[in-house]
Amino acid sequence: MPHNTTEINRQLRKSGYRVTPQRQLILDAVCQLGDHVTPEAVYDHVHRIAPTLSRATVYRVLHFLTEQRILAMVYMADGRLAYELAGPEPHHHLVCRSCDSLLELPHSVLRSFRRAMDTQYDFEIDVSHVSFFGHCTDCRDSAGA
Amino acid sequence: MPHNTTEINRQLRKSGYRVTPQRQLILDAVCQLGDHVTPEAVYDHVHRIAPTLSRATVYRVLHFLTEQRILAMVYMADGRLAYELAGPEPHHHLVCRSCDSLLELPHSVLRSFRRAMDTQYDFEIDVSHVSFFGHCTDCRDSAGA
DNA sequence: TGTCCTTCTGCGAAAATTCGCAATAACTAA
DNA sequence: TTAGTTATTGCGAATTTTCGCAGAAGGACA
Repeated sequence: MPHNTTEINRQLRKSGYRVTPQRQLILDAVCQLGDHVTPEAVYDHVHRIAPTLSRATVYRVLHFLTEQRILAMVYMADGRLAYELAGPEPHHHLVCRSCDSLLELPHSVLRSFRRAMDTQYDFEIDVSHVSFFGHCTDCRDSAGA
Repeated sequence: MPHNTTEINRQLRKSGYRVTPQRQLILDAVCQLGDHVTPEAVYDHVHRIAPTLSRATVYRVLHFLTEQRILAMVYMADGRLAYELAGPEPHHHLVCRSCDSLLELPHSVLRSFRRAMDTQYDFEIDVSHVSFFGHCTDCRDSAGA
């Protein structure tokens, strides 16, 4: 999934942040590595290109880009955190605890739920990304209990 | 929130697991410490009573009791993991990213959503506990963006 | 283009979490 | 009650993630 670098850079500068080679490398890495990328995978990838880029920077930049809504956090079945590019339209995941497969959900499935929380609890759900855990078609029968 | 020790112990033994003092101490600690307890808080608590009980055991037992559906994992606003006693009726949380407050949701709010995922995607959502992040009444106005 | 201000990075140490293995101790069955 | 089986613990090391601070460098402005 490609990203509009020029647009993102402009957005960052406008907010008073800086565009650094490290941030660009890390963002590129997440895009190239795919759908649910772990910090360690990002580090391995960028470290080959820029050997002095430190682990701390990887973690900091991933957090930072998430705050800027350029990336989104994804919880994996094992409870660990991964990241992916946050598209213009949010989407969500059904994560199978048995086979670790990811099923993408369109944002629309959460719309009415979100509206309900808004009116009933006056709580505004951040829907940049939500993961639900459970069992997929293939695993739900075999997984007893 | 108290727990029915006898019943839990019987359930564990029936499944071939053992009831150890460590497991009982850690379960007691989660109950006494309240709604969203971090591993570190559990360790501090049990360490006063049983100084040799190790951190590794705390983590392992928390995982174990979660697998047994005796505890439930709770994601905090900062992305860290906490635990709480899993009651007979699941409940869910609205977590405010600004003030870290927790709002409890009855299980019923997810019922129709769950049914929809089941029929539309043949995916069975595990609803022992779900956290939604966003902004509560008090914070949603002050938090710009 | 050069200077200045402040954000970012890199480093090393600290903290949090997981792992492997040998020793301990819970439970089962006699 | 005792002995045997094997799940569980504790320890220390490894791994993952965060922190604090001094130095590097992005970008605004002249």
